[in-house]
Amino acid sequence: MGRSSCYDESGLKKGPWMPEEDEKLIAYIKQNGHGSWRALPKLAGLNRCGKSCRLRWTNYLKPDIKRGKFSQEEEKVIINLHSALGNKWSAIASHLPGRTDNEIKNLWNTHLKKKLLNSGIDPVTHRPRTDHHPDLFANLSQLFAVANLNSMMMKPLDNALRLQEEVAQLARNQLLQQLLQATESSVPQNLAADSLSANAPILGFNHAEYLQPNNNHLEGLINNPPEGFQSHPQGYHQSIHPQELPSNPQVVPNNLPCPGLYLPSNLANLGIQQPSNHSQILDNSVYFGGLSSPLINSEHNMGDNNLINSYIDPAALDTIPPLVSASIEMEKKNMPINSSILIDTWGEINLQDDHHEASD
DNA sequence: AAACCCCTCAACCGCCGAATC
DNA sequence: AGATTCGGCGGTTGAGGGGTT
Repeated sequence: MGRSSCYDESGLKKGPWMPEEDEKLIAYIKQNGHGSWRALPKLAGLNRCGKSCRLRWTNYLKPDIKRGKFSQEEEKVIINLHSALGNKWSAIASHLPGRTDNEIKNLWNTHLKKKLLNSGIDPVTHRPRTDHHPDLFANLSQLFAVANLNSMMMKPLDNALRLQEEVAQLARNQLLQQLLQATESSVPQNLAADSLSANAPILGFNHAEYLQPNNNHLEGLINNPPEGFQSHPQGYHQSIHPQELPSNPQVVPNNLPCPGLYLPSNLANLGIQQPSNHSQILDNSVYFGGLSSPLINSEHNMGDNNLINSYIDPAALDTIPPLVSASIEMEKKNMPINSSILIDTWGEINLQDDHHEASD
């Protein structure tokens, strides 16, 4: 037996609020606070149920509510937070001062969802809509978005940081596993093994251990790169000796598109190709190698400006080609789908993103 | 000018978990 | 410990406005 809705109570007014009702509610709350919402309507002289009053106040009348169009930055934040939190509108709203969960929910359902869909991105998973390619980088949009929480959630509080740390840890684990899976699946096993073992002394670590998923060495490598990988403000970039360059000019070792994420050159030899314009591919706010650093080190607190950084510019979504098409084209040509395809497409997103911002 | 369609967004609804009795 | 109350959340609805035919 369910309790009857407050809206069912006979005689209580429903529907749009009249200005006089608003005035009564504002006046009462200003003077007394809302107290018990259930008791409020009677005390305030309103013929409404308490729930209706609460909703009207929190979604419309509260003085600190920011009304009007959402900015590009706010849309970015919403997309990023949604990728990590899902339909937790109140949680998302808590990161957008002056915005209500209802407003954000409406924006999502009316605008952002469509934008993502039109761009070939699944608004639920935030992954490119490549149903049949469990590809390495198909998951990266989600992971990058999660990583972006590092910068976005610095101001909000301890519980947010704890959540962030958990999500970041999960993202790291997934990325590492996917790197390994991609490595193993993209080349013949013996070639992979040969390549890895041949390069092992140069890189200074044991690839047998490297190939174990969830191996702590992987995280250690990300946070403390081996010899040959130089520290860089935005991550790690390998210094490559000429003799290490591959003969195949299309295969460029390392220099992964992600600032902060590096791969040993032998992974590049295994078929991970460098995308064009790799240094611009991803936003600088994306830190994989240093994923935990901004969390721990307050120096990395970049303030609200970092809210602007995200993996997708909503405006660019209006113009970018569907992500899925690249994979389909490659399939038509009987070419293997590898990670660089999606990265290249991401490059387009971000290039257009840059173009968009430049033209603003 | 009218009919139709689409979009937006305020408000409703039902459920859930926490607090209180 | 169980029942009840309350506040909050996410999903859904529908009135109204604007655009198109």
